[in-house]
Amino acid sequence: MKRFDKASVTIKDVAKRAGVAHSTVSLVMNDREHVSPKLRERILKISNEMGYMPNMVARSLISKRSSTVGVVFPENPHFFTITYFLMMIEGIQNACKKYDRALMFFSLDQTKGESYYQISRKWLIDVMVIMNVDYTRDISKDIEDLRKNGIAFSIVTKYVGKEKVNAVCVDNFEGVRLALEYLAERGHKRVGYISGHPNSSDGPERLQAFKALSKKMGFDQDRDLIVQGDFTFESGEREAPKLLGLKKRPTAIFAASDYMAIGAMRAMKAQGISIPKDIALIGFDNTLEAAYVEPALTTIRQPLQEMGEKAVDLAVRSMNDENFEPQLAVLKPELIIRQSC
Amino acid sequence: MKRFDKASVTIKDVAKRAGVAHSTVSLVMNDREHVSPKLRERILKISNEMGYMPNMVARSLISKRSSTVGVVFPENPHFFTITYFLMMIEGIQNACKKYDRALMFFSLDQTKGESYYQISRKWLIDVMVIMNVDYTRDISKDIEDLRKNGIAFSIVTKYVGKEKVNAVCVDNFEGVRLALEYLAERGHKRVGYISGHPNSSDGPERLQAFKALSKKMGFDQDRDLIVQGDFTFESGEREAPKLLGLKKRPTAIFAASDYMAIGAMRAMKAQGISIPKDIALIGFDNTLEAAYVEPALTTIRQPLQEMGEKAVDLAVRSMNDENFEPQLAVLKPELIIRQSC
DNA sequence: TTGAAAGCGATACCAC
DNA sequence: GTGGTATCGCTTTCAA
Repeated sequence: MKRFDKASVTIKDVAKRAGVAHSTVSLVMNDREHVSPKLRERILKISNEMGYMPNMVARSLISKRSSTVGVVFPENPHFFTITYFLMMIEGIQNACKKYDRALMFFSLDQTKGESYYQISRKWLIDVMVIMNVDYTRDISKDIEDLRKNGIAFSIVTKYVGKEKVNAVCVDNFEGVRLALEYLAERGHKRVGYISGHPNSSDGPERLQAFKALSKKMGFDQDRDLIVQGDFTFESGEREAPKLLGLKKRPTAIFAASDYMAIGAMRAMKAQGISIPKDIALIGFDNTLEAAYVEPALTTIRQPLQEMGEKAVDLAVRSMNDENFEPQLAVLKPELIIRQSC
Repeated sequence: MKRFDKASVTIKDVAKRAGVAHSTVSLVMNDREHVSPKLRERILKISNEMGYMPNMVARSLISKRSSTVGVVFPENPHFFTITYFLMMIEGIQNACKKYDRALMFFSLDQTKGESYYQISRKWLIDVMVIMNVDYTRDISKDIEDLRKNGIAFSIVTKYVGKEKVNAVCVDNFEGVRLALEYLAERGHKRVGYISGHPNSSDGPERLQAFKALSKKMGFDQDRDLIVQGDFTFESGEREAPKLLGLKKRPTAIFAASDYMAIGAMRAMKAQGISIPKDIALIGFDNTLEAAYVEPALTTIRQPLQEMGEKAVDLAVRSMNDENFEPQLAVLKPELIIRQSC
């Protein structure tokens, strides 16, 4: 079935009607110089009358730039209902508006050998945002391919490889400090910690910060005060009971993500433990759910929207400026006090 | 800056290396007939060795199909954190995987005169999902443009114009019936109703169902038992007090969306009203938040994921089959019993 | 300042 | 079956 056959007004149609070469129309459409103001005016008027719209696909093909931002995320059927990512996407979308680019999403199945670079090639993506890298796989070659071929990209969050790349993350050390200082203020010295996914950048970083700071601040240092989660609700619900069951129970629990904190909350409620009266609870991220649970979750805010927007900003800048040095943008976290602590 | 200069393996490169015409390679890549098995084998092998990847953009240009699904939503900076839409998008994304299409998002600013058809033209979108139509504007011409030019599309939810188009919605009448029957079972006869946005399809439909059914079932019919919200949290928080302040207070509140129900919940808590002991509360949609609030919200589930997936299914079918009659898919709602009622 | 012609990477048609 | 050639709509030299 043929499509667009009648309605498609092309640059040539406009040129014919204006009695000029289509290359001239192209110059006008792209706001370039070397066209007399009078002619420019006339062409603009005609193109409006005819309802001309540039064909982005043709433009992409010739220019090798797609006027899109490609967001690549690891294969996960529930990606779009993980609010953590969505808040970032909100920022990415805002940046897209700013730069007048469309937004494309690609799920990457690394088990099938798909690579970031392949996607950029296949779709001529020139600005890419890479989300939630799985660090059990070595993506350094993939990263190198992107770089070598001049594809601008940013990673959220922090890239743990040694290459210098655009990346955006939150200051985890500062975030943990905010949480622990607040806990200390409230009189807690025995804090249980539910750690994040070990194959991420944030998980180990926050854990390390917790270890260092809780020691420095004179908190109890028992080994079993630290349990291993993976950022998910389920892991919080699973691991919290280990802390609750300790002979000497912690007076507060700090989860490295809100999802885990909410999972822990569920487990605590199941045992009839009252929050924050019996045990205080604090999370990390400030995802949407934190405000909805009861008691509302006290947490460390990651500026997720800003992070998404910044990721696009960095990529666009490195696209426009050959000499732009890839950089890591570290954004400030913030303590959000609600009811759980 | 030139891009892809070295790495780009094209169909011609493969052809040259195989010593055949590039049109032959194209046939092989598209799994078409008229190529001997032996040659096909050889070409496939070479193309793999060379790491050939089809250029989707070039393919789109010539074929006038983009291999994408374009989701168009009304301008809204917070679109991506409204879980109602995201659950649909989850379904759309799953359908994209199924049909091996990439996912594109476009925000439509009708105040700037942007149209659905323009977007499809500009990006050669051949499968479009239109979300959350604003029915204060007449989009019938736009719809007609899409249809005339053979762009396959679906609307979520229900299209209120008279044209026959693909659309997906939930059976609102049945949903309201489920809610009211459940309320009746629990002994309620005096139910306050917070209505949805009047310029949507769901808002008026649910309201009408509520009026008809509550009458039929012998519920109290006072005028002031119905207040006007707009589906948002804020409107629920704003309108609920009007019901709570009635001389003869309702024993249950039915909100036409979960967001409004949760807003109402907030208002009720502020007045020290206990749910469901003092007043029962039931929502509509079953968005993510419904499970997180306390008490967890009893609600009518819309199969949002299925609706998103179905929308793509319908559009793809009407693209592939000229004779496919545009249809309205009405999906079944479901009562989800939690704690609020 | 303007126009003619080449070409981006693919598909499709028509000879052979 | 296979290869040559036109074409999709646009940008970009390069002459005039």
